[in-house]
Amino acid sequence: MLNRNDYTPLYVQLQRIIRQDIIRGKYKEGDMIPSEAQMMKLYGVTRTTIRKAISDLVNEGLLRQVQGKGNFVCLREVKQNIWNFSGFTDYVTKKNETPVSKVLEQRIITQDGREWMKLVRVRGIKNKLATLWLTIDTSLVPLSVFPGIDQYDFSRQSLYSIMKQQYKTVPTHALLQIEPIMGDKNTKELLAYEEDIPLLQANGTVISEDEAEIEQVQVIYGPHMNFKIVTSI
Amino acid sequence: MLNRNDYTPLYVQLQRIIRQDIIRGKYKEGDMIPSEAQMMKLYGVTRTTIRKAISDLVNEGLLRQVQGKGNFVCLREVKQNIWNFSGFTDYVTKKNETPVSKVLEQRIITQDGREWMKLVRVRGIKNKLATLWLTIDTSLVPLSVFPGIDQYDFSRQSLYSIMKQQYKTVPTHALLQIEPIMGDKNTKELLAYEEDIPLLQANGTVISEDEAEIEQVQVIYGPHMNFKIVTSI
DNA sequence: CAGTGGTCTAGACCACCCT
DNA sequence: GGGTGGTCTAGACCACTGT
Repeated sequence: MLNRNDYTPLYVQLQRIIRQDIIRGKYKEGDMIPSEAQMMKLYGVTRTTIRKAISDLVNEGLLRQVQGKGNFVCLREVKQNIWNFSGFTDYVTKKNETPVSKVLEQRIITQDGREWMKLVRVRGIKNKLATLWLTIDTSLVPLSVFPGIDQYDFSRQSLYSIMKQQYKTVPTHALLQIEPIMGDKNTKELLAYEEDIPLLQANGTVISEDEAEIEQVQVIYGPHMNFKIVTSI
Repeated sequence: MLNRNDYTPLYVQLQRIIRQDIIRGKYKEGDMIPSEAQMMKLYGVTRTTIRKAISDLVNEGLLRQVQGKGNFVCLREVKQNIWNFSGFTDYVTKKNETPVSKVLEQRIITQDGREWMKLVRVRGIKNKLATLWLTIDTSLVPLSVFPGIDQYDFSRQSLYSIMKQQYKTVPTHALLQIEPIMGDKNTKELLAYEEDIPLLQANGTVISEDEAEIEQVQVIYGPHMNFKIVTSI
């Protein structure tokens, strides 16, 4: 129970209770914890206080909130923010190679009540003798922001160059999440490798100067990619 | 200004305004942004809404809150969070957790004709009931730059705090390479997981202000780590 | 002292999910 | 429809910081 004479803020006391219940196994991975309304009655505090406690636990990665359903235990994810990340963009140009793209899929889909162009490409570099496929790139581009963008041929022109030239929109930020994955059979064929080795995958959102979401992107980096990061602390 | 007819939540609109002001340089590193009371008048919303907007920006690492003084732009703090360099210890402490380190190996080796302290640690966070192991860190520290550093007990003090306090040397840059790996049996035991899932590994060099190489490091990130990246293109 | 952020109350209406 | 979280209002009192 909460102690109102304690100097410790109520929401901190509440956090400790919830955290301990999770660690002790009262609520297990994927379980729903009591609803905010229930906790209001149970602990005799307002919803604001409950939500402050929960909000911090979400940031810790211990809980996940789902609208209309509830708050759930989520025993993974410790988050880190990273700046100054330079990835594939510079990679090819720095190597003085010719970038190539093969379009695997390009069509309009509806998702979350919005229309998007879905674009799946294999991207790589080419020299006289061979083509080295490096990444599989899946993009969702909102048609509301880029009407008619599905008419372009993205095996010949890059997505960002079209956005810049035809729509005067420039990507300025990206929110990405990196995780290691095992490629499936299809991935192995596209990126031309055989071994059972793990790959890197980045998922995220690309944002323009005026904070519009201009692309949802998933990139699978093949075994020939090196991820170099230069960073200032 | 805020648009009350927009379906976008007011606090999100507010975040965008503040973020843009920071990015565009209206508020610079270390500046105080307008006080919450001022913003209430300025935007005609309650303090709760203001604080929700600010709270998220704090979690993004863009602002820092100081009681009794104000809310300040904080681009430096974000950069400190890069891949644990500059400190796992700082990072974890900020999250109100207790960092723990277990030293697996600490000895002097000779490599490339130089003497190094080799330090292998498992690192994690601890609360009363459980310890969550997050990373396996292997560091090579040149004895020529840090003579006698092998005498310290790194299960009790962090490597960077010793470098800072005893040797007046601060890490400022890192050159890193990220790759996915499969953990071996030993890795699974140390990071306490069972499944055959791929992990992330970072290899690199940490460099001080005067461009001296102060550490060669390899970090294996366990399945509980989740990487979020915020980047400017 | 006045100004700042930190905590908390007691409501309200909405969007979403499931049945 | 009834339950859930998401957003927002209009206050209150406190702790901390400076002058």
